[in-house]
Amino acid sequence: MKSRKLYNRISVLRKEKGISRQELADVIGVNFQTIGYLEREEYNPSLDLALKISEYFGLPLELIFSSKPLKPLIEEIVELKNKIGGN
Amino acid sequence: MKSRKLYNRISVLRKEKGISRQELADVIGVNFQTIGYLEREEYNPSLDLALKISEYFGLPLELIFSSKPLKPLIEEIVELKNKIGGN
DNA sequence: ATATTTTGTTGTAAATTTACAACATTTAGT
DNA sequence: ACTAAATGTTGTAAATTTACAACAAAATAT
Repeated sequence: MKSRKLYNRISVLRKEKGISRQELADVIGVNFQTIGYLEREEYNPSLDLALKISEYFGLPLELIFSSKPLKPLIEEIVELKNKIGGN
Repeated sequence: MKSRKLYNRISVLRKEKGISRQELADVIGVNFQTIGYLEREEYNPSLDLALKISEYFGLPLELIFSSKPLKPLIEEIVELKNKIGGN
């Protein structure tokens, strides 16, 4: 199966947590360069690795990984606010 | 990375839709034996394949794939009904 | 400014997933 | 019961992911 290009928010989430690739790699149990490859979207993770990452961040997988380009988080927020109505 | 054993509900969902492995494989663009391997949980899918499957079923990925054993759907329903209260 | 940490890049090997074929077994339909 | 379709099993090859090393470039801290 030719695999599609996938998109992810690993680097943003990692920076918001203020941890390095090395630290993230350690807690997940993976080589730190693997995190680099994923952040640069040079290849796609296995489902197992993707699940480990979403478990680490405590977020649903679809908020981190997508087959469609991911908007910046700030844009997501604006859209959600608009959808909910004037607050 | 030694990959964990993952669990999935592909065979139940596929049967509820009443399609064969071959048909599912075709729409997803994968060999029909690959579906067999996944249903028997002999190996884990790539994230891309997992996403394709969840897109096909129109369900969040976590409802189909999990790192922890998945309960039968009927049990999930009972638990949800209990959580919501007497209906 | 310079030292240290972090990230990017390239290459290769190992591990895992996917494809594919051939055949056995099971299930479903008639 | 018989036939056809679906599933399971085994083996091998191809593709992709992950590990790892070595070094360059960039960012951060002091």
